Amino acid sequence: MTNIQEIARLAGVSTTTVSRVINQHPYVNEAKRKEILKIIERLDYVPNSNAKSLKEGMTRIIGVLTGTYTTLSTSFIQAFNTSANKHGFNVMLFITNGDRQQELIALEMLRSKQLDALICLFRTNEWKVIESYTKYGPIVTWQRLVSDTIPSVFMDHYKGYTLGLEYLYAKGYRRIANVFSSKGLNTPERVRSYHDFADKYQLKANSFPDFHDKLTIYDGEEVARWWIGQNDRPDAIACSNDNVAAGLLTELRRAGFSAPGDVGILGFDNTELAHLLDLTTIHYPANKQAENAFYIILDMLGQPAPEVHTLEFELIERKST
Amino acid sequence: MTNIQEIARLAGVSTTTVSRVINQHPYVNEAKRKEILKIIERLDYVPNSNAKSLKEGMTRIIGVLTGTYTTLSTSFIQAFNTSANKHGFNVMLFITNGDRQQELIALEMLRSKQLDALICLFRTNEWKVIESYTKYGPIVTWQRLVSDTIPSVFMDHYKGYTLGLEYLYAKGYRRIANVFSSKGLNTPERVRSYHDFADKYQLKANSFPDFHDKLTIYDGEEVARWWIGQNDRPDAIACSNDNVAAGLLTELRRAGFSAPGDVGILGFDNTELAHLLDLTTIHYPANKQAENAFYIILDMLGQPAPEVHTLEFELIERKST
DNA sequence: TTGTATGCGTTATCAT
DNA sequence: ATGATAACGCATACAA
Repeated sequence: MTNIQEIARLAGVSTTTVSRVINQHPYVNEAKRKEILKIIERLDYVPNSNAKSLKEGMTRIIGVLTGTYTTLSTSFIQAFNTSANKHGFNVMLFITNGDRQQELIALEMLRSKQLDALICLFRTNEWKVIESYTKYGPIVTWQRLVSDTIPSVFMDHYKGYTLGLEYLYAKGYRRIANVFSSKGLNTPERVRSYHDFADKYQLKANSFPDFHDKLTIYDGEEVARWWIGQNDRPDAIACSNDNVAAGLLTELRRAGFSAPGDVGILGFDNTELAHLLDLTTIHYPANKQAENAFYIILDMLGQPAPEVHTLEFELIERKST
Repeated sequence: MTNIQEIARLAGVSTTTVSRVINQHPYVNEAKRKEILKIIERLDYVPNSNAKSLKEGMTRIIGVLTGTYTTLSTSFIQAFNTSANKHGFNVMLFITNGDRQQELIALEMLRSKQLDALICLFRTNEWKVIESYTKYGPIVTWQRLVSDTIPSVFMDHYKGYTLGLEYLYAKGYRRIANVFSSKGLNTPERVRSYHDFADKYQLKANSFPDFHDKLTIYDGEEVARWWIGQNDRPDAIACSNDNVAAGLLTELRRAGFSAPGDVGILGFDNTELAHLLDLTTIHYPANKQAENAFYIILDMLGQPAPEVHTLEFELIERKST
């Protein structure tokens, strides 16, 4: 095992000097620095991370807790990862698949100092349980949560959904059907958004049944078949996400219909799929949220952190409306 | 920061005794043990992993390197994770999305002792690069690779595919079309398998074009539309995986056809989807391979390891043939 | 059955 | 500009 002492011995200097070279401290003789670097190179020496972690009191590893690896979480995770790397942190991914035990493993790693912080995209254990771990290190979430100890980079979907509905209204759509996603934290906000919207414009509410728990491409196809089967069809469909909108659009096309010719389709999230299929959608800045999450963690770790971004939903007009 | 010394001080014993209690060593007075445990509980003490890692020379973390998170890799990773946990190891997941740099991060963590070993489901850098890291710790792969330094838990797809073809033949199918997956390492073996099979039974080769790069449900649907459009249809289709078979089956059904009534469909992998849709398929024991991968690593780490499983493809007959 | 002393590999303080 | 030395928190060889 080649360690810093061996390098020091070979270079005829003290470990301090070697450490200085490694960590780019000033005040080290240029000739010695060159020599030391050469020996490091020759022996293929790398500082032992564990020793460093022990000494520094941190591992520079941040855990990311998620349930599944979906399109949206992917872009969040990637952006988070990029930010973290830029600041010398690495990311440890935990895909729990809803397993409480798996989630606890990550939490325990925070407790035992193997992780400096945790970002929670999804949780299985009660918030109370997760909150009880905040004393061991920063925990930040992407979910809707108001907590003193767990900051959230959540965005209010009421605003985002309203943005979409107002756009549809402006385009002349009046008979709008809603496809909602799972009974999570955002759906109630979207439901409320639609109700307020319908009130505001005196639209006949409940002319169509609300869809719920629709989130996959297949769900979108199902909605398409429903639409086809109606006598009195909606003139626009606001979808829970781009997947649903994509399934809806392609299934309608298979049946010989078109959008926006026969019906307007609005996606949500602005994923690659929306781009691919030219779906009008609401841009949900997951990557910026991820950066914010990292900045918040950085700040909580007492490190200098950039200012967080202000986040805005944005309507991306394409060709499905 | 509550450490082992504080516990020792409070209990009026030495750190050695506390350490013994924590690590369940014998020879410690029962009364003291109880008392120490009580104090540990009260102070909410956890041993610092970094100190332990430094002392023991290992972190008990194994990295899993993958490109994307797909159905098949999921079952591998989960099985690997379970095995690892059972032996006191944790798993750090790296989803590279084909980014060389991301892969190097994992490799470097092995070098700097943050990882005890690496399991490589997918690689982006050249094997030569990856091989150069084997001197820092065990690296095991799931891909086809013959190497002195990187053991593989790969299974020969020639055998698996032949198993399926022979089964189709026995069931009376003579006009078999092949749907292959990406130009990876297994496809050539499958192609070879079909050629040998066709030779053996004097089947007219190339009566149908081989499909390539088909691996999603959508690809399967595309194959269905092709099949429907043919005058002279194959009587069976051997699919690259269960996804394709599923897309094929459901799209045929939408068009009013059935399997095995109109055509036999054979999947591959035996995933949940095959179960769900009653697809005849080839069981590919990814979970056993994962356990083997872990056992090999355990052995390479000089720890006592169970015997590896012998792996066999298995034909799962359901209702699509 | 228990304690003392040492080392794992670093970084940082304080002299020089 | 450089080096001795003391931590960081733990496990263990050895002594008692």
